[in-house]
Amino acid sequence: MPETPAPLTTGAVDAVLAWYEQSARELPWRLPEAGAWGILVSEIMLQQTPVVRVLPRWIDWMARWPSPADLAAAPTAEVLRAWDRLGYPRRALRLQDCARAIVRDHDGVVPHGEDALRALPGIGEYTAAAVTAFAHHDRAVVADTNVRRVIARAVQGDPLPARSSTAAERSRIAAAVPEDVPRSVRWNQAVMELGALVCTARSPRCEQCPLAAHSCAWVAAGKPAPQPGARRTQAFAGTDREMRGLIMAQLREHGAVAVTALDALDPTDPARVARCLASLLVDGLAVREDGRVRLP
DNA sequence: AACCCGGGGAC
DNA sequence: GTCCCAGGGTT
Repeated sequence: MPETPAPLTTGAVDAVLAWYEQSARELPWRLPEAGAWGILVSEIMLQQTPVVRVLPRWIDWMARWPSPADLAAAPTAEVLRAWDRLGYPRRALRLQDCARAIVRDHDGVVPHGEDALRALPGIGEYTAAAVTAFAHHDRAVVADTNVRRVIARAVQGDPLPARSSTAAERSRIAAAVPEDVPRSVRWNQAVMELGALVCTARSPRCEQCPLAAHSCAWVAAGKPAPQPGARRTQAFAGTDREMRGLIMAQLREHGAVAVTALDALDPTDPARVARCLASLLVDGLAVREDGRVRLP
Protein backbone atom coordinates (compact mmCIF):
# COMPACT_ATOMS: atom_id res chain seq x y z
CA MET A 1 0.00 0.00 0.00
CA PRO A 2 1.69 3.23 -1.13
CA GLU A 3 1.65 6.17 1.19
CA THR A 4 -1.29 8.49 0.63
CA PRO A 5 -0.38 12.19 0.40
CA ALA A 6 -2.03 14.50 2.87
CA PRO A 7 -5.25 15.95 1.45
CA LEU A 8 -5.79 19.67 1.19
CA THR A 9 -6.70 21.33 4.48
CA THR A 10 -9.95 23.19 5.01
CA GLY A 11 -7.93 26.39 5.09
CA ALA A 12 -6.42 25.63 1.70
CA VAL A 13 -9.85 24.96 0.22
CA ASP A 14 -11.14 28.22 1.71
CA ALA A 15 -8.26 30.11 0.18
CA VAL A 16 -9.00 28.73 -3.28
CA LEU A 17 -12.69 29.55 -2.92
CA ALA A 18 -11.89 33.10 -1.84
CA TRP A 19 -9.47 33.48 -4.72
CA TYR A 20 -12.19 32.37 -7.15
CA GLU A 21 -14.67 34.91 -5.82
CA GLN A 22 -12.20 37.64 -6.64
CA SER A 23 -10.54 36.32 -9.79
CA ALA A 24 -13.07 34.33 -11.79
CA ARG A 25 -13.51 35.28 -15.44
CA GLU A 26 -16.94 36.48 -16.49
CA LEU A 27 -17.90 33.84 -19.02
CA PRO A 28 -21.38 33.82 -20.58
CA TRP A 29 -22.04 30.17 -19.78
CA ARG A 30 -21.56 31.00 -16.11
CA LEU A 31 -24.52 33.38 -16.13
CA PRO A 32 -27.81 32.02 -14.76
CA GLU A 33 -29.56 32.58 -18.10
CA ALA A 34 -27.19 30.17 -19.83
CA GLY A 35 -29.25 27.25 -18.55
CA ALA A 36 -28.31 23.59 -18.47
CA TRP A 37 -28.37 23.28 -22.25
CA GLY A 38 -26.11 26.28 -22.71
CA ILE A 39 -23.67 24.84 -20.18
CA LEU A 40 -23.75 21.46 -21.91
CA VAL A 41 -23.05 23.10 -25.28
CA SER A 42 -20.15 25.03 -23.80
CA GLU A 43 -18.63 21.89 -22.31
CA ILE A 44 -18.72 20.08 -25.65
CA MET A 45 -17.15 23.04 -27.44
CA LEU A 46 -14.49 23.36 -24.76
CA GLN A 47 -13.30 19.77 -25.20
CA GLN A 48 -9.73 20.35 -26.35
CA THR A 49 -10.52 23.87 -27.53
CA PRO A 50 -9.43 27.00 -25.60
CA VAL A 51 -11.99 29.38 -24.08
CA VAL A 52 -11.08 32.35 -26.26
CA ARG A 53 -11.85 30.43 -29.42
CA VAL A 54 -15.11 29.01 -28.10
CA LEU A 55 -16.60 32.32 -26.93
CA PRO A 56 -17.82 33.77 -30.27
CA ARG A 57 -19.00 30.39 -31.59
CA TRP A 58 -20.97 29.69 -28.42
CA ILE A 59 -22.69 33.08 -28.49
CA ASP A 60 -23.80 32.67 -32.10
CA TRP A 61 -24.77 29.04 -31.55
CA MET A 62 -27.01 29.72 -28.55
CA ALA A 63 -28.71 32.65 -30.28
CA ARG A 64 -29.50 30.39 -33.21
CA TRP A 65 -30.41 27.16 -31.40
CA PRO A 66 -31.43 28.09 -27.84
CA SER A 67 -32.88 24.68 -26.96
CA PRO A 68 -32.15 21.01 -27.67
CA ALA A 69 -35.28 20.91 -29.84
CA ASP A 70 -33.95 23.77 -31.96
CA LEU A 71 -30.64 22.04 -32.60
CA ALA A 72 -32.31 18.67 -33.14
CA ALA A 73 -34.35 20.16 -35.99
CA ALA A 74 -31.50 22.03 -37.67
CA PRO A 75 -29.99 20.96 -40.99
CA THR A 76 -26.74 19.16 -40.20
CA ALA A 77 -24.89 21.11 -42.87
CA GLU A 78 -25.77 24.32 -41.02
CA VAL A 79 -24.62 22.79 -37.74
CA LEU A 80 -21.24 21.94 -39.25
CA ARG A 81 -20.89 25.42 -40.73
CA ALA A 82 -21.70 27.01 -37.39
CA TRP A 83 -19.09 24.80 -35.74
CA ASP A 84 -16.65 26.57 -38.04
CA ARG A 85 -13.03 25.86 -37.12
CA LEU A 86 -13.46 24.74 -33.52
CA GLY A 87 -11.84 21.48 -34.54
CA TYR A 88 -12.87 17.84 -34.16
CA PRO A 89 -16.13 18.39 -36.10
CA ARG A 90 -17.38 14.97 -35.01
CA ARG A 91 -18.18 16.80 -31.79
CA ALA A 92 -20.72 18.87 -33.71
CA LEU A 93 -22.41 15.75 -35.06
CA ARG A 94 -22.49 14.21 -31.61
CA LEU A 95 -23.88 17.41 -30.12
CA GLN A 96 -26.78 17.33 -32.56
CA ASP A 97 -27.27 13.62 -31.82
CA CYS A 98 -27.18 14.54 -28.15
CA ALA A 99 -29.91 17.15 -28.68
CA ARG A 100 -32.04 14.58 -30.51
CA ALA A 101 -31.58 12.03 -27.73
CA ILE A 102 -32.60 14.64 -25.15
CA VAL A 103 -35.73 15.43 -27.14
CA ARG A 104 -36.53 11.76 -27.69
CA ASP A 105 -35.72 10.35 -24.26
CA HIS A 106 -35.89 13.27 -21.82
CA ASP A 107 -38.74 15.53 -23.03
CA GLY A 108 -36.25 18.04 -24.36
CA VAL A 109 -34.72 18.71 -20.94
CA VAL A 110 -31.07 18.03 -20.03
CA PRO A 111 -31.30 15.02 -17.69
CA HIS A 112 -29.93 14.89 -14.15
CA GLY A 113 -27.51 12.20 -12.99
CA GLU A 114 -24.12 11.28 -14.35
CA ASP A 115 -25.31 7.91 -15.66
CA ALA A 116 -28.09 9.47 -17.73
CA LEU A 117 -25.71 12.14 -19.00
CA ARG A 118 -23.00 9.66 -19.91
CA ALA A 119 -25.51 7.74 -21.98
CA LEU A 120 -25.80 10.76 -24.31
CA PRO A 121 -23.60 11.01 -27.42
CA GLY A 122 -20.38 12.96 -26.91
CA ILE A 123 -20.66 13.06 -23.12
CA GLY A 124 -17.98 11.18 -21.22
CA GLU A 125 -16.79 11.12 -17.64
CA TYR A 126 -15.61 14.72 -17.48
CA THR A 127 -18.58 16.34 -19.22
CA ALA A 128 -21.13 14.36 -17.20
CA ALA A 129 -19.49 15.55 -13.99
CA ALA A 130 -19.22 19.14 -15.24
CA VAL A 131 -22.89 19.36 -16.23
CA THR A 132 -23.88 17.78 -12.93
CA ALA A 133 -21.87 20.32 -10.95
CA PHE A 134 -22.26 23.50 -12.99
CA ALA A 135 -25.74 23.07 -14.44
CA HIS A 136 -27.52 21.04 -11.80
CA HIS A 137 -25.50 22.16 -8.78
CA ASP A 138 -25.04 18.64 -7.50
CA ARG A 139 -21.89 17.14 -6.04
CA ALA A 140 -19.56 15.59 -8.60
CA VAL A 141 -15.86 14.93 -9.06
CA VAL A 142 -14.81 17.14 -11.94
CA ALA A 143 -11.44 16.10 -13.34
CA ASP A 144 -10.39 18.06 -16.38
CA THR A 145 -6.84 18.87 -17.42
CA ASN A 146 -6.76 21.90 -15.09
CA VAL A 147 -7.94 20.03 -12.02
CA ARG A 148 -5.60 17.16 -12.76
CA ARG A 149 -2.64 19.54 -12.95
CA VAL A 150 -3.48 21.44 -9.75
CA ILE A 151 -3.90 18.26 -7.75
CA ALA A 152 -0.82 16.66 -9.30
CA ARG A 153 1.25 19.61 -8.15
CA ALA A 154 -0.37 20.63 -4.87
CA VAL A 155 -0.99 17.14 -3.49
CA GLN A 156 1.39 14.83 -5.31
CA GLY A 157 4.27 17.18 -6.06
CA ASP A 158 4.45 16.21 -9.73
CA PRO A 159 5.13 18.91 -12.37
CA LEU A 160 2.36 17.62 -14.62
CA PRO A 161 -0.28 14.89 -14.47
CA ALA A 162 0.44 11.60 -16.21
CA ARG A 163 -0.80 11.03 -19.71
CA SER A 164 -3.62 8.79 -18.64
CA SER A 165 -5.38 8.88 -15.31
CA THR A 166 -5.07 6.19 -12.68
CA ALA A 167 -7.32 5.02 -9.88
CA ALA A 168 -4.94 6.63 -7.39
CA GLU A 169 -5.19 9.98 -9.16
CA ARG A 170 -8.98 9.74 -9.28
CA SER A 171 -8.90 9.07 -5.57
CA ARG A 172 -6.75 12.14 -4.86
CA ILE A 173 -9.01 14.40 -6.91
CA ALA A 174 -12.14 13.00 -5.27
CA ALA A 175 -10.64 13.43 -1.80
CA ALA A 176 -10.24 17.15 -2.46
CA VAL A 177 -13.92 17.73 -3.27
CA PRO A 178 -15.79 19.00 -0.19
CA GLU A 179 -18.73 16.92 1.03
CA ASP A 180 -21.02 19.94 1.43
CA VAL A 181 -22.88 20.23 -1.87
CA PRO A 182 -22.81 24.00 -2.50
CA ARG A 183 -19.20 24.07 -1.40
CA SER A 184 -18.34 21.19 -3.75
CA VAL A 185 -19.86 23.05 -6.68
CA ARG A 186 -17.78 26.13 -5.97
CA TRP A 187 -14.66 24.05 -5.39
CA ASN A 188 -14.97 22.33 -8.76
CA GLN A 189 -15.37 25.66 -10.50
CA ALA A 190 -12.60 27.30 -8.50
CA VAL A 191 -9.93 24.65 -8.87
CA MET A 192 -10.55 24.50 -12.61
CA GLU A 193 -10.18 28.25 -12.86
CA LEU A 194 -7.05 28.14 -10.75
CA GLY A 195 -5.50 25.72 -13.20
CA ALA A 196 -6.55 27.84 -16.16
CA LEU A 197 -5.32 31.19 -14.81
CA VAL A 198 -2.57 30.55 -12.23
CA CYS A 199 -1.43 26.95 -12.08
CA THR A 200 -0.87 26.84 -15.82
CA ALA A 201 1.02 24.13 -17.67
CA ARG A 202 3.86 26.48 -18.57
CA SER A 203 5.09 29.43 -16.50
CA PRO A 204 2.70 29.04 -13.56
CA ARG A 205 2.04 32.23 -11.58
CA CYS A 206 2.88 30.81 -8.19
CA GLU A 207 3.18 34.29 -6.67
CA GLN A 208 -0.58 34.69 -7.25
CA CYS A 209 -1.51 31.25 -6.00
CA PRO A 210 -3.88 31.04 -3.01
CA LEU A 211 -2.22 27.75 -2.07
CA ALA A 212 1.19 29.38 -1.68
CA ALA A 213 0.47 30.32 1.91
CA HIS A 214 -0.76 26.80 2.68
CA SER A 215 1.00 23.97 1.00
CA CYS A 216 1.94 22.94 -2.48
CA ALA A 217 3.89 19.71 -2.69
CA TRP A 218 5.40 20.73 -6.03
CA VAL A 219 6.75 24.03 -4.66
CA ALA A 220 7.96 22.25 -1.54
CA ALA A 221 9.86 19.83 -3.79
CA GLY A 222 11.59 22.75 -5.49
CA LYS A 223 9.33 22.87 -8.56
CA PRO A 224 10.97 20.02 -10.47
CA ALA A 225 10.68 20.36 -14.25
CA PRO A 226 8.76 17.84 -16.31
CA GLN A 227 10.78 15.19 -18.12
CA PRO A 228 11.65 16.56 -21.57
CA GLY A 229 9.71 14.81 -24.27
CA ALA A 230 7.64 12.96 -21.70
CA ARG A 231 4.41 14.36 -23.10
CA ARG A 232 5.02 13.81 -26.80
CA THR A 233 2.33 15.72 -28.64
CA GLN A 234 0.63 14.31 -31.68
CA ALA A 235 2.09 15.40 -34.99
CA PHE A 236 -0.17 17.40 -37.24
CA ALA A 237 1.56 18.50 -40.44
CA GLY A 238 1.21 15.82 -43.08
CA THR A 239 -1.29 13.75 -41.10
CA ASP A 240 -4.76 12.58 -42.03
CA ARG A 241 -6.14 14.86 -39.37
CA GLU A 242 -4.74 17.84 -41.21
CA MET A 243 -6.14 16.64 -44.56
CA ARG A 244 -9.57 15.95 -43.13
CA GLY A 245 -9.58 19.50 -41.83
CA LEU A 246 -8.62 20.88 -45.22
CA ILE A 247 -11.42 18.94 -46.91
CA MET A 248 -13.96 20.09 -44.31
CA ALA A 249 -12.85 23.68 -44.83
CA GLN A 250 -13.58 23.30 -48.55
CA LEU A 251 -17.03 21.90 -47.84
CA ARG A 252 -17.86 24.66 -45.37
CA GLU A 253 -16.80 27.31 -47.85
CA HIS A 254 -18.27 25.94 -51.05
CA GLY A 255 -21.03 23.65 -49.84
CA ALA A 256 -20.05 21.04 -52.44
CA VAL A 257 -16.92 20.33 -54.43
CA ALA A 258 -15.96 17.90 -57.19
CA VAL A 259 -14.16 14.84 -55.88
CA THR A 260 -11.42 15.35 -58.46
CA ALA A 261 -10.84 18.90 -57.23
CA LEU A 262 -9.80 17.62 -53.82
CA ASP A 263 -6.57 16.21 -55.23
CA ALA A 264 -5.26 19.76 -55.38
CA LEU A 265 -5.13 19.72 -51.56
CA ASP A 266 -2.13 17.37 -51.81
CA PRO A 267 -0.98 16.75 -55.39
CA THR A 268 1.91 14.63 -54.14
CA ASP A 269 -0.32 12.06 -52.44
CA PRO A 270 -3.72 11.35 -54.03
CA ALA A 271 -4.04 8.22 -51.91
CA ARG A 272 -3.98 10.33 -48.77
CA VAL A 273 -6.77 12.54 -50.10
CA ALA A 274 -8.85 9.52 -51.06
CA ARG A 275 -8.28 7.87 -47.69
CA CYS A 276 -9.31 10.96 -45.78
CA LEU A 277 -12.38 11.57 -47.92
CA ALA A 278 -13.45 7.97 -47.32
CA SER A 279 -13.07 8.40 -43.58
CA LEU A 280 -15.15 11.59 -43.61
CA LEU A 281 -17.91 9.75 -45.48
CA VAL A 282 -17.81 6.95 -42.91
CA ASP A 283 -18.01 9.47 -40.08
CA GLY A 284 -21.04 11.15 -41.63
CA LEU A 285 -19.22 14.47 -41.94
CA ALA A 286 -19.58 14.43 -45.73
CA VAL A 287 -21.86 12.92 -48.36
CA ARG A 288 -20.91 11.81 -51.86
CA GLU A 289 -23.27 12.27 -54.75
CA ASP A 290 -22.71 12.37 -58.52
CA GLY A 291 -18.95 12.80 -58.39
CA ARG A 292 -19.28 15.58 -55.88
CA VAL A 293 -18.89 15.83 -52.14
CA ARG A 294 -21.05 18.00 -49.91
CA LEU A 295 -21.92 18.57 -46.29
CA PRO A 296 -24.57 16.16 -44.95
C1' DA B 1 -3.33 1.85 -22.29
C1' DA B 2 -2.77 3.60 -26.83
C1' DC B 3 -4.48 5.63 -30.67
C1' DC B 4 -7.26 8.59 -33.53
C1' DC B 5 -9.87 12.72 -34.01
C1' DG B 6 -8.64 19.89 -35.68
C1' DG B 7 -6.88 23.99 -35.26
C1' DG B 8 -4.56 27.81 -33.50
C1' DG B 9 -1.54 30.39 -30.61
C1' DA B 10 2.43 30.86 -27.27
C1' DC B 11 7.08 29.82 -26.86
C1' DG C 1 9.20 22.68 -34.38
C1' DT C 2 7.08 21.75 -29.56
C1' DC C 3 3.48 21.94 -26.40
C1' DC C 4 -0.96 22.98 -24.86
C1' DC C 5 -6.00 23.43 -24.86
C1' DA C 6 -13.03 22.56 -19.60
C1' DG C 7 -11.99 15.05 -23.84
C1' DG C 8 -14.55 11.22 -26.14
C1' DG C 9 -14.76 6.94 -28.65
C1' DT C 10 -12.69 2.86 -30.30
C1' DT C 11 -9.60 -0.95 -30.15
